[in-house]
Amino acid sequence: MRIATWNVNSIRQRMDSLVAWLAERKPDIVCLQEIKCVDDAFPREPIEALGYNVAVHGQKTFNGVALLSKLPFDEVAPGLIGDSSDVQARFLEAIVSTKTGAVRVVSLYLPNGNPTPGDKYDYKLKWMDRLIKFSHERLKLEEPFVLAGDYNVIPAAADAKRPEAWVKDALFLPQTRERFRALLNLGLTDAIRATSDADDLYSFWDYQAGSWQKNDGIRIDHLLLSPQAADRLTAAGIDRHVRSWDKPSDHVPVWIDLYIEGR
DNA sequence: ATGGCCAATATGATTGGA
Repeated sequence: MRIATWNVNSIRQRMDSLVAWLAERKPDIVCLQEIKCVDDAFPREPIEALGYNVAVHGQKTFNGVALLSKLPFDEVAPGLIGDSSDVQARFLEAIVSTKTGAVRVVSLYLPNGNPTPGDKYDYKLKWMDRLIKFSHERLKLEEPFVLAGDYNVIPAAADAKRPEAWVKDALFLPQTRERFRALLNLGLTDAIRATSDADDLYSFWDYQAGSWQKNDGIRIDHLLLSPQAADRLTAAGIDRHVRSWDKPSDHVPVWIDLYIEGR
């Protein structure tokens, strides 16, 4: 079973690329972020025509996440626990059934948090605390569980071409990285780091300053795996070539393969 | 060394991203 995550930076601007990439990579499940549209404006039909079920948690103009799955959804639940007043569409959880049991998947778009200090950074840290609580609860279920998305977290210096440029940024501040480590310490596995020690694995290049041409990237899109998912991990990769396509997103897809009987 | 972009929005200049 192949599961991927991609911050598309507007689904309506990225449909041609998404369709081309789905045909090439053939993922079973896709976690999308920054769809930037309400549910009714999401272009379901062309995606459903490719054999995917579609679940959307949209929002006007900003944020918005979605899940695509070749297997039908047993359950779909929008929103992260811990703050019923939070109206930002950044979290969508679903369960699909395989012949050998359920797989739980989350598409998440963690807040950017800049500028720091300030309200936005406070919101990011609280959101991460909520995510830690949620993950702790879900890990008790001892099932294959994939927490995928745009984390807006550079986990370590090796995950940036120029780490010195990020030391005061919300993506790399110690409090941000501490919380990411707290997630890992619950027992989650960073799939890309579990399969490679390379120091040039990036998933985002800014549109500005010729970042792509200079390979001035950062790794901020992650798939974190429960032990029951990590045990089944056979491969992981980053489709960096997609960044050179026409009208690219500033993020590229990241994917994993899990050995699941019959998938 | 510095700045350089892109998307959405009652489309003109702002907000947000990272």
